[in-house]
Amino acid sequence: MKRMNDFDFWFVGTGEFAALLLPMLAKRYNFSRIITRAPSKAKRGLKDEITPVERIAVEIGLRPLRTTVFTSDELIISEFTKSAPDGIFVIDFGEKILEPFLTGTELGCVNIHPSLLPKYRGAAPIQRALENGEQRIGATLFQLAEEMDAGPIISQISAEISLEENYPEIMNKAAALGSQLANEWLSKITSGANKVLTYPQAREAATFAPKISKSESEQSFDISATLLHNRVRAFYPSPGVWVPFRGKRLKLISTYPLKETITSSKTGEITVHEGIPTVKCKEGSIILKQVQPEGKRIMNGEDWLNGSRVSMGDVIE
RNA sequence: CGCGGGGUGGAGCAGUUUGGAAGCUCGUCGGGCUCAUAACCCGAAGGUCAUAGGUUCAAAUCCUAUCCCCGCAA
Repeated sequence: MKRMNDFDFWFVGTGEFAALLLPMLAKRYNFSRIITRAPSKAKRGLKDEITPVERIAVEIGLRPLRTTVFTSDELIISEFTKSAPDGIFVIDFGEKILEPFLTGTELGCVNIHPSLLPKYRGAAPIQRALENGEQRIGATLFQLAEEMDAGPIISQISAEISLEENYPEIMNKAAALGSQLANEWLSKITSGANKVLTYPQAREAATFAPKISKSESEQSFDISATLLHNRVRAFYPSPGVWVPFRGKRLKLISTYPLKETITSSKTGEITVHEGIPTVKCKEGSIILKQVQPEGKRIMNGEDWLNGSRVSMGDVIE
C-alpha cells in the first residue's frame, strides 16, 4: 500500500483562493509541480504582476512553473506524457482543462470549489452567494469533467456565515473547509486505495455564478439597504462598490444595513447616526463604517465626515 | 515611460493659482455646567507643512530631484 508521501500530485492554480489553499495542502500533499500563469502587465505603471499562487509558492520555498496556455503547453505536455503524476489539483486557474490531462492520471483532476455545488457553478461563487444573502457557504471537492464545474462530487461541507463577513473572510473560511476535504480524501486514498465514492451533481439544481463585471461596481442607494450591503461585502476588494459623490467616486468599503428608515428624508440623504454617516436607501438605511474617496486611502466613516465637510447633504443617484 | 489625485499637530481636511504671522471639524488632557452624559461651555498641550537642494528680504505656497500612499485604465 502506498503511503501519504508516495502519492505525487501537481498543483495548478492562479488566483487568491488557490494561493490560500496551496500552503494548506502542501503540508500533507507532495506536489512535484506547481503550475501557474505567467505574470502579466498590470496596475499602475503597468508593472509585471505575478500571480498570487506564484507569490505564495515562492514564500514557502516552492518553485512554480509559469505557463501561458496550460493545455497546449508543449513542455508541460511532454513532461506529463513522460511521467504523469497520480493526480492533479486544478484550483482557481481560469482555464478549461482538456486532454491529455483530464483523464490521464490515476486519481484524475480534482477541483476545490468554494460553493455547494451544483449551486453557484462558475467564476465568482462566493461573491454571488454573498450578494444573494446566503446564510451558508461551503466547499466542494469534485472530479473535473468536460462540462465546467459539473463533475462528480467526492465530498462537500458547509458552514454558517454572518452578515458582517465579507468576501476575503469567507474565502478564507472556504479554503479551510476545502483543505479539510482534501485531507480527508488523501486519507481515504492512502488507506482504501481507489475506493473513493463519488456521486453525480443534480443537474437540474445547478445555478451559475458569473464573474463580477466592472459595471456592477457602480451602485446607488435606490435599492434596499440589505442588498447594497451584500454587494459591498461581496464585491470587496475588487471591483468594489462605489457611488458618485461630488463628481468623484466614493468607494463603500464596509457597511451595515439598518431596517429602520428615517422618515421625512429622501433616498441618498446622509444623516449622522452616533457620529457615523448613515444613508437612506430605498428600503432601510445603510451605515457607512468605512469608505474610500477617490485618490484617498480607506478611512472610517467618522473621519470622512470630519474632513469632507459633509453634513445632511445629498448623495446623488 | 498608460491617465490622474494626494503626502499640513493623534485622525480626516482647508490653505498652494495671486509667496509675507499654522487654520477647520474631531480626538486627547485640564476645568466648568448637569441627577447624569457620548450633550453643552471655557481653557491647554501637540506640527521637521513627505525628503533633499535651489530662487527670494521672506517659501506649506515658486523651481529641480527623490521617496511614499491612492483612484482609474488595462
